[in-house]
Amino acid sequence: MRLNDLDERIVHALAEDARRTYADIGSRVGLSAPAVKRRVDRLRATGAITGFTVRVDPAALGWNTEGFIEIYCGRNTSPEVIHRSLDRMPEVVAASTVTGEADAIAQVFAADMRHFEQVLERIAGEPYVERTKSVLVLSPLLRRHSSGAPG
Amino acid sequence: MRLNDLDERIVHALAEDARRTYADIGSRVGLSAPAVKRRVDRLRATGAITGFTVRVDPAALGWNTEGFIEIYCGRNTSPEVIHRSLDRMPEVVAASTVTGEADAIAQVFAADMRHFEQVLERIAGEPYVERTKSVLVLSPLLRRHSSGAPG
DNA sequence: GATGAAAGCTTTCCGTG
DNA sequence: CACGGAAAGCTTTCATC
Repeated sequence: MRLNDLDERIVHALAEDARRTYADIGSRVGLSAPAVKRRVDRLRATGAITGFTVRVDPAALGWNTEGFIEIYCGRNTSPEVIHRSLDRMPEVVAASTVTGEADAIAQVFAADMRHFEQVLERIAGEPYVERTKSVLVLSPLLRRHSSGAPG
Repeated sequence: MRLNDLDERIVHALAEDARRTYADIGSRVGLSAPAVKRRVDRLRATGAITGFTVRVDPAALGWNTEGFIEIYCGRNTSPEVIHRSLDRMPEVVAASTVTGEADAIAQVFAADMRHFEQVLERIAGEPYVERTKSVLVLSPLLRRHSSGAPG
């Protein structure tokens, strides 16, 4: 599905603050509150909007260690197998299969280094994993909540 | 700041759906609507909650190509310089300085491969960048909206 | 897509443990 | 100090144009 300009501006307004009222969004994009609601409902129904969430400071929740774990898999490992395995680990907040040497990359948040190591060992211990390579985050430089249309 | 159990449950409820009403959250955590609002206000004031945002299907916004760009910098490149440079590129949705061979990793969303290449060239053209190495996402396996306390 | 009315939510104030 | 109840003011929602 492709969004039009009005939808994009609504999504942008929600990306900045998902708890804005429909009336507030409407005044920004030039629509009445019910018109905004109908579009948001439609964007949810079509899957363009997948939900609304809170942005938290990871440190405030006790997640002080972040890193990426590159996963090298055995032959014939399907994305589904990787998905099922990582989905069980709450510390893994994002994962993708990728091009290049590694087969997948997982983004991990842990309480501390000891906890990060446990996650690493748990991933390395999965039967389909041949080896891993991990990279720790030193300092987060920016974390945008993607909110616009591509150039 | 450290959150208590009630705060964590409120954050968890908001992570699942940031547009839930205070009364709804209250009924889940056993508090009245005003009590939930007071806690959310405090979590925002202390910086534990940094905002509310919408979750979007990138493809619906026209971002069909995702990748990670590892950045290798010249000597004495400060994180601030990297931050200022990447912050100007809307395609860069997240970036961190990291341990390992590369100095920083940027997560990039682009409309298509051609667009991704343009972003890559723009990053590679920055004066502090010595070389880059990029990895394309084949399929996103999971993307969680971090929502709990560390084990 | 706009409008208007009914239902529901948010926000504030105040009393209580 | 934090919570719950109640009231005023908005927001959401639905029917209608």
